[in-house]
Amino acid sequence: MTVQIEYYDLSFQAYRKIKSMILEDILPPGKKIIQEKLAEELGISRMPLHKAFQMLESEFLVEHVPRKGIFVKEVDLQEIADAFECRAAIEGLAARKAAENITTQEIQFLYTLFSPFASDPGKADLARYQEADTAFHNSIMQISGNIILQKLEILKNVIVRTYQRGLIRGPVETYQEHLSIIDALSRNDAEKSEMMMKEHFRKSRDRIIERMKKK
Amino acid sequence: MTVQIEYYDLSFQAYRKIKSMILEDILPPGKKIIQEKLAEELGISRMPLHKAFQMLESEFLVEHVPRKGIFVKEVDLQEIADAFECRAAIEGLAARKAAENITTQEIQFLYTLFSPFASDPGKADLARYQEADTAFHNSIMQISGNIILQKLEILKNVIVRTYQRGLIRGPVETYQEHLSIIDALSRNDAEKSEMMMKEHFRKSRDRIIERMKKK
DNA sequence: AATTGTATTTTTGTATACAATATATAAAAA
DNA sequence: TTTTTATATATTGTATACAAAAATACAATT
Repeated sequence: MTVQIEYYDLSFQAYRKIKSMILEDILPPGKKIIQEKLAEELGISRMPLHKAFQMLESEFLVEHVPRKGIFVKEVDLQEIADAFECRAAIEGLAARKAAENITTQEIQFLYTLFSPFASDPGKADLARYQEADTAFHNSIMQISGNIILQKLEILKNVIVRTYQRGLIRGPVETYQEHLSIIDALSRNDAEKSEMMMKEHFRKSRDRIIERMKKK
Repeated sequence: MTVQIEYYDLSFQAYRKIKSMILEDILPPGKKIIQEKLAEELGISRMPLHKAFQMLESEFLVEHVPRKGIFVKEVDLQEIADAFECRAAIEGLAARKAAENITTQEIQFLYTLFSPFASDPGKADLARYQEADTAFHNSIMQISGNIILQKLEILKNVIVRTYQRGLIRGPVETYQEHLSIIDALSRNDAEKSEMMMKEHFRKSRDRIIERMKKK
């Protein structure tokens, strides 16, 4: 067995750093990113940044306007609603495939993710719950066994951004849904797993749509 | 009304050029791309290439191995099968949404795409048929109205690559399927549109799986 | 003949440099 | 004052330059 030494170039390191800066709102939506300044802050030159920004653009986190600059993407409710619709389709598929392959260890792991919130979902630390949520969905993508699903990074960020803005349903509503999905997975019920996962996203999407109508 | 002058930086132009070179097999799978050489061929420096390669990587067309180089992605049948599975989900959604929004002009346009092949699909020019196929699927993504679907570039290339390698079902089989989907769309039958689109991809996927078993 | 070690050449990854364009500021005209 | 024009400054996009790593060629050793 060989131990793989992972090497990351500066572009990739910059990508991860900037991504977290965006998701933590250190770089707020709409803000123009001045490359020179950011490069200096990160202690690198502007060259590796170019590639990093391209990665972020393909994940819809920044927007490149030629000759104007790079801007942190605004949170557009319509776009988020559409992203949820896509995720419903994609993760519905993931859940279906996962139901066919899942092992007892994996089921156990999924339960573990949410066990800290079992006693009183209403009192859950939102940041931790969001982490669990992200891990839950990523895991199901992994378990699905579909290579492409595992690599589809694009849509994930949207969720995180909605979370931060309190745009979305909290633990009180979703805790039980998560458990029900795990339950369906553990019974290898592909149909039901898919259906529940889709419903899970559909509900969140409806919530966004409501918000849009109010304003 | 202002006329928008579109500006494309060299990265983007290089991206398009290299993409077509890969899809036309001028850069064959597995080949290492020597940046210096390619830059010279394109008459630009290596800098804009970096960003271009990043775009191509996020579309699964090239692979970047740190400190080794950029390689044209090998055609991996499992990956292609998985991509088809994803497309079934995504375009199924697109078809459903499209069925709700489609206009008579759009329906007309879709029919026009395939009319050149009506008399005898068996005699169709494969390259032209593939173009029509691509346009068909892209159009449905557009018509769906979902912003994210419209921008999801990632999975499309996989199809083109399978076409070239004769990996996939030809006009004789698919011509009628396309017409049936348009028919369902024109009747605004969302359920049926989705179902038929999914079936369309499922059949192609099954064909790939068969190939895999043979070898 | 196969393997190891070393020198040479390529090639990559990043920094710096420079030209083109956009933005901001100040001066002139309405 | 407001608007327009001219000038200065800042920022982007690309080319060139250079250092570090990898590939290659080839000699020395087993």
